[in-house]
Amino acid sequence: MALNSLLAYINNYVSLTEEEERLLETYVTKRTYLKGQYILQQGDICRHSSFITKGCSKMFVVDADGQEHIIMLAVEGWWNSDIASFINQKPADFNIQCIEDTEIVQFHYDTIETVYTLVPKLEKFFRKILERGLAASQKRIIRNFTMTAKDRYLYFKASYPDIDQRIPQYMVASYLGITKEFLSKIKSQIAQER
Amino acid sequence: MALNSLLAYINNYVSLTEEEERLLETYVTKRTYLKGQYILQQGDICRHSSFITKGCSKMFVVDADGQEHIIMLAVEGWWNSDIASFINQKPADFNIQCIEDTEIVQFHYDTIETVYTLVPKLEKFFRKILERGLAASQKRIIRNFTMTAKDRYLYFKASYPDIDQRIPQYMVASYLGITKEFLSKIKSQIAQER
DNA sequence: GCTAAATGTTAATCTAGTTTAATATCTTTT
DNA sequence: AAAAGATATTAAACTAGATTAACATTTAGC
Repeated sequence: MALNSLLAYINNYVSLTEEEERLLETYVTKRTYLKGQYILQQGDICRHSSFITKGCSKMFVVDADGQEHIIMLAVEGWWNSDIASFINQKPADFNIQCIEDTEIVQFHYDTIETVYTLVPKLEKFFRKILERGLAASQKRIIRNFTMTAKDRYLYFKASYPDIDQRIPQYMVASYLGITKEFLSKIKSQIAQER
Repeated sequence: MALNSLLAYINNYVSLTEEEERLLETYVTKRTYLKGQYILQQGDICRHSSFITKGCSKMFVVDADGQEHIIMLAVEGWWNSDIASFINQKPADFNIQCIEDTEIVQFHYDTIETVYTLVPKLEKFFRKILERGLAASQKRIIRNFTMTAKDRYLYFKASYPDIDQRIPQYMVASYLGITKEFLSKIKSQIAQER
């Protein structure tokens, strides 16, 4: 069940007592979305920090030309939120939309500091996953600078084989920062090399 | 003096008591580096999380072709560390080198968890700056996808006018993910537009 | 099972940014 | 103040990836 997978995830980083788990339960809410629904829309204020327990989402911006650019693809065990919007309670730059029917467990902005006070281990937990997130984000910037589109695609496939199967190619292309046509070309190149 | 600027910075995010400040002091060390010296070298394990109190540094990788790619330029009031190396105590992918004579105040990996325990506000502090760091890193990925090199340069100049003045153009180019020749072209284009 | 919509492919043309190489300028050392 | 090293500019040739457009295939709704 949804809450348990969140607890199991948190317990990989810190060890919550039974009591702390009970307390935490009272501060999170479960929500479900259908494929296509938005967890967050550009311009709205991001009120929640959401943990995906089932399904798949994309976080993206729409640029001046109406083109979609995906910064993040998330499946079970990933976090979803426009952090800048969440921490400043300012309108979001990013959209978060479900690619499959999706179930999330969420913390609300208004109570999250209370949760940190009641269960300081959760502040440690978020500190740790933010460290990992920032390290990963920096490495992604470097990959985008140093690797060709083809190598980035191969890296993506190897790193996230599960995500690669579940979402359409044109979203993978957007995540990689290239056009769907060019990804198609890359794929046929790779196929010929065999 | 160095320590005071760190304390002032931390107090922007959390409010330390006199006693907490005293305690913190016993866990940080000051170091100075000359221009050109390395705070961290690729392959070494990152043992410290460093706050710059004076000077300027670059964080970069050297790719297979021997080319340098800068992920981060840091001046007074910025943090420096290869986070992945620091949290996992594994060899660093990144180098951190001083561009000017530089003074830092640093936390050591071996005692930082102790500091968090003694002064939980510091865990909150790091959680907050990591949130900001991750938000900024994600926005940079999007800028790299959506903006032309010229617009990224103008954005950089506007956002970090102080850094722009202090470091050579070829490092700005590397930070922007373009060649120094192309940045030179962009600059002459901009000059002609006036 | 049919139709429409969504997704994917191919190929020609185009362009932002790279590469190479030569020259210029600025900074530091002696 | 000369020489050497570091930094910056310019321009020609080149390439990774974008754009456009036509067509193919797969998926979902009825």
